[in-house]
Amino acid sequence: MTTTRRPTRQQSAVMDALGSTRDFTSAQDLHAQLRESGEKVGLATVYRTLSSLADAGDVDVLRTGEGEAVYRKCSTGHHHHLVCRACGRTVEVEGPTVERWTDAVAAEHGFSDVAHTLEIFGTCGSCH
Amino acid sequence: MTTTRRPTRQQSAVMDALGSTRDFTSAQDLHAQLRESGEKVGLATVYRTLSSLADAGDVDVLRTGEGEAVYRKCSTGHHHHLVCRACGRTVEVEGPTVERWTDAVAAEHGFSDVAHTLEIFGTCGSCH
DNA sequence: AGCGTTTTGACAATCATTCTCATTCTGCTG
DNA sequence: CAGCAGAATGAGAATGATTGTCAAAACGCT
Repeated sequence: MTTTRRPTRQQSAVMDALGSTRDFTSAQDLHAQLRESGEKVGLATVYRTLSSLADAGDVDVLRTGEGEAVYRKCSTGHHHHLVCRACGRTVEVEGPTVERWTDAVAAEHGFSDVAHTLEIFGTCGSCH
Repeated sequence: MTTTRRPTRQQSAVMDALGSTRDFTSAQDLHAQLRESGEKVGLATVYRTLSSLADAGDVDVLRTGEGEAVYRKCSTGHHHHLVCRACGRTVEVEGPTVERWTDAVAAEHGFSDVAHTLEIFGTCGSCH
C-alpha cells in the first residue's frame, strides 16, 4: 500500500518550481515554467508528481472557478486560504472557530468522518 | 447588455429535472435523465441553461473532487452544504458563525468584497 | 401571417487530465 | 563494478467535460 517513493531529478524540479511561487499555480503553468527554465520534464510527470504530493498532503490543491486544479506549497497543518481575486495574493488563515462549527453542524445531522473545504476570496488592500 | 431571456420548452424541462432531485447533479447526468424521460434536449442546451441559471443565482454550483460541475436547486439565500460522500444526500446548513468569522478574518488582512465557499463532506448516519 | 432575434441541436473543437507502454533510471545485490 | 527487478519518465493517444459553430427552428410581436 505504501507507495514506494523514489526521488528523481524531475520530481525535485517540480517541487522547486512550486516553492518559488507563493501563489496557486496550475499543472500546465508549472510545466511551462519548467520548460522555460530549461528543465526537461514531461507534462504527465508534472501531473503525477503533483498528485502524489497532494495525496501526501505536502501541497494544497484547490479548484479555480473554471474547474482547473491549482497547487501551492503550504505550511503544514490544516488551514484555509484568503485569496485576492485581482492579484492572486494568498494568505493562509486558520481558525478553530470554523473547525468547531463544521464539526458541530455535521454531528448534529448525524454525519461522521467529516472533512471540509473553505476558501475566502476578496480584493486585497493594494488592489482595492 | 441585459440578456433577454426567452422561455422555452427545453429550459423548463431542465428546470423540472433539476427540481425533481434533491442532490447535486452533473450536466451530463441531467442530460441522460432527460433523454430517458423522453424529453429531447441537446446536451449543449443543458449546459447553456444550467450556466444561465447559475449566473442568475437560481441554482447552486459546486465542483466534485474530480472537477466536474454539479448543480442543485436550492432554497434562496446564502447557505452551505453538508454532503454525504457515500449516498450523496445533501443537507443545507446555515450559520452566522462562519459568515462572521470569514468577514472578520478578511477585514483583518485588509480584504474587501469578500465572498467564500464552504462545503462539508462526511458520511451520514444511514451510510455509516 | 411575416419578421427580426433568440434558441436549439448535432457535431466539431478545446482543454485539462489520465492512460499506455516502450525506454530510461534507481537502489540494491553479489 | 555489473546485473536486475521494479519504479519513473515521456511522447503521444485516449478520455471526458465543457464550449464554440452555424444553419434550422421557435418566439414575441405587429
